[in-house]
Amino acid sequence: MRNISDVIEQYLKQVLKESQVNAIEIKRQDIAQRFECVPSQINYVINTRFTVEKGYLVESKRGGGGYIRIRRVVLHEKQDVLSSLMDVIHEHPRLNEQLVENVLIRLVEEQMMNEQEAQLINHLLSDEALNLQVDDRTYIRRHQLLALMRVLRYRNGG
Amino acid sequence: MRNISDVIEQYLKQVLKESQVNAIEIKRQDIAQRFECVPSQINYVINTRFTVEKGYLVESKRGGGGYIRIRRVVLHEKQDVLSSLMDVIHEHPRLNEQLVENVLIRLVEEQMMNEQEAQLINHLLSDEALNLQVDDRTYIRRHQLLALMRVLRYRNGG
DNA sequence: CACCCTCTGACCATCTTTGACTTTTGACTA
DNA sequence: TAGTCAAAAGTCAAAGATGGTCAGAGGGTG
Repeated sequence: MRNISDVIEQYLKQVLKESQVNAIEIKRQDIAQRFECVPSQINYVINTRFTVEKGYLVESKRGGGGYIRIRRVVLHEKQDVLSSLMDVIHEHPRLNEQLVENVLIRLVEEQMMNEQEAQLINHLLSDEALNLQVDDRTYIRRHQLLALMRVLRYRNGG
Repeated sequence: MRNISDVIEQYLKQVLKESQVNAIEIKRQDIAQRFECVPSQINYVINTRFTVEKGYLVESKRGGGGYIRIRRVVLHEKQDVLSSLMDVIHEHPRLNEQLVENVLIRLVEEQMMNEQEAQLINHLLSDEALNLQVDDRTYIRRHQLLALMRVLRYRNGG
């Protein structure tokens, strides 16, 4: 293999495959030492090879006893629905309660979340909860709806 | 286990679980000696792992016959969980990701919501989604967590 | 040659561990 | 009773241990 990133990628995927719980926990420094590279190389490998779109979730903790955990997840099959909704969210200059509700209803119709979850989020994004200026509400709603889309990418089967 | 704080945390939780009265009384120096650490390490563990929002109450006494008592809060009425968490949310001047997570985990433990719902909300309230100044994040988190409590109260027949 | 990956290292953020110093409490003593 | 002292526990900031970020250098390929 020509570059160290590919080697590290293969190694991590091999360990992951053998793990049986679809998750591994590594110490960045250990891996860096094993492959004789700088620690930040591990971040590069993770950022380029173990992304959500490729079906991986990565969590980490710093400080004493720190770690990096990589999990294999199954992507939701309706990625197209999510991207079209993301387009909608991006294109609307104002995001009011009605638009939020429409998006949530659509997600429920597509069975990407259930009604209870939709209702919960609808409350959190209501005018009442977001006691703010209109512009700020739009800002928050946009970011939170996009965050929602990102989670839904891999839910159900992750 | 990776670090001594986690080990001590697990030990204390184990003893607590076996206690049957949901309370234990320890001598700081004894625990420190058992795990070969400085006494103030015990304070660190308690301050980071046995917090109010996680459902623990800690009392202590200094001087001769001193002790540290840790109690697991037992709430029979669902309403109490919400009220106590609302207090926590009101009293914290800063609401960071860690606190939000602790609150959500607690809600799941107390069966006020399920893990998927907690996961969704956790993402909506993450630093990433709330790409704002610290004070603004706190503001949003406070209002949305309180909105969540209101929904849960209603949902659980309060 | 241009462009896109890769690689590197300086600097940053976060969590844990440690120890010096402080406060509180109860027993003993004058 | 008041004062003193030793035995706890508490506080806090510095040091230590990890992982994260980012910009620039390096290198391969069309």
